[in-house]
Formats: sequence, C-alpha cells, structure tokens
Amino acid sequence: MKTPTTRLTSTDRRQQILDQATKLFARRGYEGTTTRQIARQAGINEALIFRHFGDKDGLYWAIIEQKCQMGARRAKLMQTLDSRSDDRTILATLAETVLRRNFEDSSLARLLLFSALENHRLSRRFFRVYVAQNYDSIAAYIRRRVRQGKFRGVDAQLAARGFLGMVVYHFWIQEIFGGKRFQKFDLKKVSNTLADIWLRGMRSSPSERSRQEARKSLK
Amino acid sequence: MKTPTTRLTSTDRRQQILDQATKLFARRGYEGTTTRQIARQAGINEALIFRHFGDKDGLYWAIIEQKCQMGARRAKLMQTLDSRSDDRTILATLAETVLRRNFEDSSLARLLLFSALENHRLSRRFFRVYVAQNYDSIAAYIRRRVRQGKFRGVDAQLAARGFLGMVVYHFWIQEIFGGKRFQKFDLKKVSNTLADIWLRGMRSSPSERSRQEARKSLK
DNA sequence: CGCGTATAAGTAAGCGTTTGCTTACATGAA
DNA sequence: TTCATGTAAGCAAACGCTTACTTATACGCG
Repeated sequence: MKTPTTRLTSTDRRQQILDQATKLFARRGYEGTTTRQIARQAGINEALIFRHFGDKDGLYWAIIEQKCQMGARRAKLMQTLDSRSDDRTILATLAETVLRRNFEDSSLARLLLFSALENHRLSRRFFRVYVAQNYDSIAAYIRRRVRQGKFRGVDAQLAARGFLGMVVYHFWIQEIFGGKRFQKFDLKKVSNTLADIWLRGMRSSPSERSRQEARKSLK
Repeated sequence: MKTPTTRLTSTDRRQQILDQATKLFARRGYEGTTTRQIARQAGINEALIFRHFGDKDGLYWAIIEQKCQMGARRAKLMQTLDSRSDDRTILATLAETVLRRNFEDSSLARLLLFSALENHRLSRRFFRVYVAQNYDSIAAYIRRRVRQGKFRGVDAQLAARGFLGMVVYHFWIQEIFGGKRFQKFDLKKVSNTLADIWLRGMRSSPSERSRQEARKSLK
C-alpha cells in the first residue's frame, strides 16, 4: 500500500506547497480554494499544510509575502526609465515588458486582483509593492521630463496612472475578461501604439518649449 | 414571538432578495458569500431564496441577467459620442460620467471583476454588455474622426481601449485597490487631464492633416 | 565505518462547524 | 377555504483544522 516516496526537506516541501497553492488561489481565489484541493494538487496529506503554515490564512500570507519579496527584488524593471534612450523607446519597452511578463504568467496579476477584491486587509502591502511603487517611479520620470521642458506640466501622478492604465487595462481585458477569445493583438504593436498615444499627449508643443526655455534663461 | 409582518408579493420579495444578494456578492464574491448571509441581510428565511431562484447559482445568474438588462438599456451613455461638441468636451464628459457612475456605486464594477475572475462561464455576456460594447462605440467614433482627418490613423480598437483603460484603471486603483486612502483626486481634473492626454495623442498633426486633405481632393 | 536513536517528515482518521439545500408545517391575503 | 408567502428544523456533504500515530533520515557514538 505505502509507496516509499523519497522525503523532501522541510524547505523544499514548504516551497512546493507554496507553488501549488499559488496556482490554485490565483485561479479560484481565497474563498474558492480549499485546503483539501491544495493538498491533492501537491500530492500530500492535508495536515502537512497546517504544520507548515498554521492555518489557511497563514498560507495565503506566506504566498503574498513571497510574491512581495520577488517584486521588491525585481523592481529594477523601472530602471528602464533611467536609460539614455529616447522617450518612445523607453515607454514602448516598459509597456512591452509589463505586458509580456503578465501574459507569460498571469497568476500574479490574478492574485493581486483577488486579494484586492476579497481580502483588503492582506492586500495593502501587495498593492504598495506592485502598483504604488511603479507609479512613483514613472511619476518621477515624468517630473524630470517636465523640468527638462520635454513634457507638458500635467499632474505627474495622474499621467503615470494614465500610462500604466492603458497598458495594464489592456492586459486585464485580454486575459482576465477573456478578450483574447474575440481578438488577438500583437504585443509589440500594442506597446508601440499605446506608448505613442501617451507620449504625443504628454510632449510639450514647440511654442511651450520655447516659453519654457525663455523662463529658464531668465534665472 | 411572531411579528405579524406585512407580506410582500412574489415579485417584490424577489427583487428585494436580488438587491441584497447583489450587495453581498459584490463585496465578497460568489464563493465568499453564503446563502445564510443573504437571508439574514434580507431579513427572511433562507428557504425563500431557494424557492425563488432554485439554487445559489440561479440567484447569481438572475443578478447578472438583471444587470445586463439594465446595462443594455442605459447604453445610451455612448450617445455622448454623437454629440456635436468638440472632442475635448465629448471625451472629458464621457470620462467623467464613467468615473462618477462607478464611484457612486462600485458594486457593478466589483461584480464584473469578481465574475470575470472566479466564474468565467457566467461572465461572458456580462463582459459583452458592459465592456466590449463600449469599445465598439468608442472605436466607431475614432474611425469617424480618422476618416475626417482629425485623428491619426491608429488601430481604433486599441486606441479605444487606451482611453477607457486610463479612465477605468484609475477608478479601479482608487476604489478596488484602496488607492483613495493614500491620495484623493478631483473628478473633473482627472477626467480633463486623461481626456487631454489621450486627445493630444490622437490628433493628427497639421502636416498630416494637409496630406489627408490632399488625398481627399484627389478622388 | 556501522548502528541505534532522536527528530522531523508524513499520514489516517475524524473532530466540530458551516455549507447549500430540503422537508414539513404555519399563516396571512384574496 | 384556498393557496402562495413564509418559517423552523435539520440533512448530507464539505469545510478548516486537530490528534494520534508511522516512518524515513540525519547524526552522534562506539
């Protein structure tokens, strides 16, 4: 009866449970996933989950915690914004990276949405790491370009939200709402088009630019 | 013990259950809401729910069905796009209306998101009525303006998605992700700013416009 | 190196509770 | 009187979680 399976170390097993649970929580949400499902998916006894994580909530926390650490480490995505390329390249690259990452593995996005919708207490840090932080980076970039007279002087936070909005919303529509069943889009085309619209919308017109330069030379 | 309450007619009671259930499903999702909660919220016995709707799924269907009918009827929101105002007014008004409606009652948006995330089978029609249809209206508007030489010739579907993306994403961040706890925004300012960015990004430059007119006169 | 033992990985079984849902009965309105 | 509105009570299954128990494995000791 007993299949003498090789035992895993505590950390390995912990990680395996974490991985399987992440998949399920991302697919069906916290309330929609049972600890029994997770155990079966991981091929282990349910009790192991509780030994490792205390309770279901603890498991969920551990998942978010892990995703946050991964997110903090990979925050260098936003280094794109410091590159010396032109604005169009920077923004199209940023958009393409965000889209590609999410399309390759939508579980993080789904987890974020689920936790925001159904479990606000747990999701605040999640939100800060994956959403608010990115805004701040983009907003800082925008403010710099405004100071340099390249962008119009609009609310940087709002403009940043506008850009990410275009990009992330497109992903959500395609992936979460199933829009991809009706229409497919070329990733590069989407990135370029959206970046282009936003950029033209932000660039200061020549007249504004000369006014800005005039103001500068006064000081 | 018995409080001799006045009885409701079948349709009235049905509607009352629908209303209360909508609130709860919007707040906690399908899996996160129990039929007992709904009964208590409506101040009735649980069995009444099953008499009216068969089972929990039937109740959820009835809610989505009702919301879809309401959505189909109010599709005239998009008539804004046919008004004779200038583009800036049209778009800012559209944005403001979408934002105001959602901020006043976020339950529809939450319901839409929840059903997309956790119950894909039920959500397709929902998606078509509340999302896809709006795209088509805006895309048609864009194509018209492109034909008139006022907008650049970008993919209309994508551009429409970009515009709604900016607006709807802003709402989601504020309301669903709790962004409003960190920063509040003036509704009119948001609408105007986002509409402005998008519009400047879409307008054809004078050189393009003259080229377009040259092409026109050739025919 | 072999070996016994402590320790932690892993399990079977089932606890009390809640879940969606049903049944049998009461009661107000036409 | 009739019949649909409404309820009390509870069922089987599934829920999160615990307990009591095996068993593989790392490791100190001779």
